[in-house]
Amino acid sequence: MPSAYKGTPEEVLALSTFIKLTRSVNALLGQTNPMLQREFGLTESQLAVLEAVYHLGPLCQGELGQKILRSGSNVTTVVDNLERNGLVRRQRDAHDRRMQIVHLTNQGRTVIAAALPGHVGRITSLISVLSCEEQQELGRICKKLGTARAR
Amino acid sequence: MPSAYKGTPEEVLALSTFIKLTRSVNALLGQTNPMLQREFGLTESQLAVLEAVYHLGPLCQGELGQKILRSGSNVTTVVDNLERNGLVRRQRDAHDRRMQIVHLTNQGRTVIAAALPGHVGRITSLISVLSCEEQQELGRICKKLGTARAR
DNA sequence: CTCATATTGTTCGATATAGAACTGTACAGC
DNA sequence: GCTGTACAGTTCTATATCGAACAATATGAG
Repeated sequence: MPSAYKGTPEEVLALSTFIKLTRSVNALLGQTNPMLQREFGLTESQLAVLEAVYHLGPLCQGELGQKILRSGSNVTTVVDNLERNGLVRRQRDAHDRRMQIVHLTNQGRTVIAAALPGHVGRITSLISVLSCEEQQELGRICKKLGTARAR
Repeated sequence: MPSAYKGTPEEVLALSTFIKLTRSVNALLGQTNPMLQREFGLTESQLAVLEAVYHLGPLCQGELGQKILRSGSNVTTVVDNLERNGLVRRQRDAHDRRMQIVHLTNQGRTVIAAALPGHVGRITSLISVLSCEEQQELGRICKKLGTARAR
């Protein structure tokens, strides 16, 4: 995150924008993640896995990686920890034994159902320093930005 | 990162905005970080430390943590790795022996001077899918968002 | 059917990251 | 000069994260 870089006006604006963008995300996650950890003992990634399976039903690990935008090896680690904590279980697909289907346990369902409303409420509360119009504009710009590719 | 959550319209908008925001940052970092790693063997945090010392001069680790927004224990780790790789050296402050002043080595100065222009150029190139006005609006909104506090 | 290839997940090694407990140093008050 | 408190870093433990190498399984070509 460069800050005192001397470059063209174009670079100065882009860097300034980039820094504000990444800092705002860090600030938001810094408010939501420790809360998740304290109240439910969940990390952001663990929540993401539980939430995906909660809303979409049992998924194999590859699909989970797609949904939460993480590498396969990372999904293995996160699911390992969730399984150790009794929140999910793995089941080999009978038709394709390469696949590990990740299911919620009853305890996992209870935990995610308890954690989600507060988490969503907290995000909503934080984001609502912005007007609806600002949120929509932010969303539009971020979506455009998400398509950027290095030259 | 919830996605299929059923909540109030306010929550739906806030979550949608939040997801677009975090994904855009992930997308940008996913373009810049692997490049840094391949070309210069630097992680994002290592670059941040080198850049801070490059532009601000020798800093103690506490100040570094403030600049790059990381915990003290994390700064210790990152500086450990940079020191092992010969890019920085630690020097105890003579007047307050609690402090570790982090200096660039010649090699570190060479590396950061070589890495920065391309890195900045890459960020600029990515961000420039947005017009100047969009960048300014994004910066303004993110700055506002960065001040949000949980109720 | 057999073999080459592709796919899925795991393992390994490295780095990042945070909080808690700890060590060493400084400093203020007595 | 002691002593208690504050502060700077380190260590420890746990989790996340990636890429590369690997194992197991599936599948298509012949």
